[in-house]
Amino acid sequence: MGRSPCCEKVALKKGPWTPEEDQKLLAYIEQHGHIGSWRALPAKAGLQRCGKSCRLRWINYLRPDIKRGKFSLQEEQTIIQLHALLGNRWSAITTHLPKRTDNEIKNYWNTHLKKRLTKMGIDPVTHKPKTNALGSAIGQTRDAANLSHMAQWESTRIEAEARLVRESKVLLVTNPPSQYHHQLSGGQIPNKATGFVASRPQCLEVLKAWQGAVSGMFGIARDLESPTSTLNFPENNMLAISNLGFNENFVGNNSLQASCFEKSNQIQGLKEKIILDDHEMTTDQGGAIWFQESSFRTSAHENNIEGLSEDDVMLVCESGDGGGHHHQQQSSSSMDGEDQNSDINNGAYNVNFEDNKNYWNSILNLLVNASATWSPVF
DNA sequence: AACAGACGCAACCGCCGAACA
DNA sequence: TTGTTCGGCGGTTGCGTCTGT
Repeated sequence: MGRSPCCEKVALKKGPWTPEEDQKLLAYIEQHGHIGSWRALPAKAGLQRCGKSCRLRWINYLRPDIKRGKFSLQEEQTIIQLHALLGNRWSAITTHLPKRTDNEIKNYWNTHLKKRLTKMGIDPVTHKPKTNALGSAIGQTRDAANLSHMAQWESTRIEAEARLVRESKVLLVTNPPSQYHHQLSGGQIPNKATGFVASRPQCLEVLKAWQGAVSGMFGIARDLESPTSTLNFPENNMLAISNLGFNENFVGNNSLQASCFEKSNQIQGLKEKIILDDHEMTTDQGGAIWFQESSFRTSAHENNIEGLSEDDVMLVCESGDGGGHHHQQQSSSSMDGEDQNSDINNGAYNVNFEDNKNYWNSILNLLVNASATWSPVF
């Protein structure tokens, strides 16, 4: 059974493409497109190449909408920020740099950015400073874990978004824009310039809102961990987000959406309450603001947020210059790491990144800015 | 000028999940 | 349900170019 047998594995050409081959491939795709089967394309186009090779050549080189040449500073920053969030998920990163190919971004990362970060004393894999981590292992572990899960959320969202955009493109092909416009739902954003409609279902908006509110101040619930996650949460005080009834399946269910927004707003309010609660906050010599875990526990209790018991709460990184808030990071004027030990004993988690605050803020701001652009909540 | 090593990038390889029969 | 193919992805390689000695 199964599909009909694959290619005859006849002597297919390998190695660099010649201008003639490029011309053949271009001519064929311009005339017929490539949607259908890359597998069958080479024979039809008169090429002695496998379909995979043709696909790569088209995607990485011949596609007309590719921007080539040096990466701008903005592009570099975007790549670094997204890599911190997504890791080596080049295809996901590429969705934010649509005129660049994943191969190009990957190459640029490996040949330029990785080395640059290393020179700056930042581990290009973890995006953490390469200082001794023993002193603040717990705080950093928590922070890394939180960021990792934020990344997983974001990654999932980007993938879903890319998929929906692809689907939208297909719809756009089959439906002229004037007709398609009538199919818009609340989450879809028409592009005036292109007429293209980016699909952004409300479930993603809510997810974004939820994620922004929750991940900014809590750890991500164990329930929401990706099965592929390699990070573990040994603590028992994780916030059980699933208790709040959030479920991706609520698309189209207005009451559930409203409920979710309500919870999101509740948590946002709680966040502000904590940050404004002066007597619970302290500043260190470097000016970084700290607040005590007990403060949040109390506030969560007082605000009676469903599903948030005192024991459910874990404080994690809350960052971003835009909001004028700093989480409980310890400031240090040196990069040697020796003085950056944790201060867990007094109840505050020390995240050992103050010297790279701007770096991390830029990463988190990327998410915040994205939310501001897309979300009705932020 | 010649050489070696570093660098940059196009292309290939191998794996995985989805689609298909 | 199962076996096979295909498309897509990330990792890696190979080779041409650049740079320093």
